[in-house]
Amino acid sequence: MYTMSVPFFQHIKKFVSIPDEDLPGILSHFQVLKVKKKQNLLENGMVCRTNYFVVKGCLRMFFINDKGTEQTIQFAIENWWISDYLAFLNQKESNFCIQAVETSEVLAIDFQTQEKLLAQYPAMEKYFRCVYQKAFAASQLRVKYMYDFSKEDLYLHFEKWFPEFVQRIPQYLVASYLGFTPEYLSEIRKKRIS
Amino acid sequence: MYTMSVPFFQHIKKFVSIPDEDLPGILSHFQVLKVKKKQNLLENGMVCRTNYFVVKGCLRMFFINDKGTEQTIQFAIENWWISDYLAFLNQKESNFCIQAVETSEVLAIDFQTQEKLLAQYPAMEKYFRCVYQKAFAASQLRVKYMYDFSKEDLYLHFEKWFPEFVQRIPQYLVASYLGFTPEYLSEIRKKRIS
DNA sequence: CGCGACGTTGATTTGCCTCAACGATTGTGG
DNA sequence: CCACAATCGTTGAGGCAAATCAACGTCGCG
Repeated sequence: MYTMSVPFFQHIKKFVSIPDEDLPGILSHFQVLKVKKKQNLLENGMVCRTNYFVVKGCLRMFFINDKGTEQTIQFAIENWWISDYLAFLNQKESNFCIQAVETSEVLAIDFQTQEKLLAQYPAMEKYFRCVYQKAFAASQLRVKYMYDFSKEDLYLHFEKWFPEFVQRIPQYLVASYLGFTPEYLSEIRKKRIS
Repeated sequence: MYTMSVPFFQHIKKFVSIPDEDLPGILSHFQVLKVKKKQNLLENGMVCRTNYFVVKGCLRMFFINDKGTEQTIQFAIENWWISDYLAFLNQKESNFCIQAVETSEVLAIDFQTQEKLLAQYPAMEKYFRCVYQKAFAASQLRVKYMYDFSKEDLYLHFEKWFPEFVQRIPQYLVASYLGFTPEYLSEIRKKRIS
């Protein structure tokens, strides 16, 4: 329980300086979870009560479109936060599912507890400000890529920047994240080999 | 100068409670700008030094793709913040331009000044945490729409939720924001009338 | 071993883009 | 206040990127 929270503390310290004696108090606000591959942390239609930090493994957030296919809109690997923030902020039902891509270890904090944590530790307020700022920055860049690149370029770019991730994750999930079909991904990979 | 900052104070008070006597001190960190239609606040290739809050009017952020056409990735109307946050956070060159869609009044704060402001007023740390959290939430939803909807549905949805905005803004900018061509937008509108 | 999940391949279809030309509207200087 | 240009919106023909659908190979796992 304590050793597995080390990556979280390191992540906090990348953004704010915080006395070591505060760390246990901070950690006490979280729940440690082990989730098995394919297990869901958030179900479509349920109130999104929880914000998750991935200590080890990989989660994804997806929804199911009218045609019944899953559309992944976000992955979270080590040191990333994930939640449906619109539903989380308003404590409303979510249209998304959050699912473990691999068996994972996560820290979970529900909305009210997070509010308490932030009120109690101003440094955590700053930490989350930095985390969300970075997340939004990444999101801006992503939207740019979606507009700038063809689907083929999207994949080549993704493969170039996250080669280990492409190994780790089944191809149909990569396709789902980049917004195209597994069949087309197959075609792209065939081209790239020759 | 003072009266035009009222909307900003109101916006702050929607997220945090803050004593009125702090407001002048906070405001002193900002520069008040009037920008004319089509005037640029950030130029492609320049270091992104500034974060902008729109008091009145409308800004947009765009880039120019390989084919030389402008791709709008964000609008900011009254009470929205806008910047290229990746470039802003790292104080690096931006690939974007920020331009006034309408003649506008904005509050501007550069990176170092914002850091000072946040250090001095913990309430502002919370304020920006909320602002970025909301921005990221909106961005998640936007990515969902981009995956979920056809271009036609994107427009109909946009028109339904922001009818006044569609009136206010030239159509080719709406098309550029939604990721398709003015010609295709024309086709969509023709269909909708019949 | 046999089943289900995953990846590949090819034929066909389609949503949307490209390009070019033409109205409509706006704004601006004489 | 008008003339002219520039900007913006529309229309249509043709083309391409990527989806759809169906079938088949392959691998891991119970």
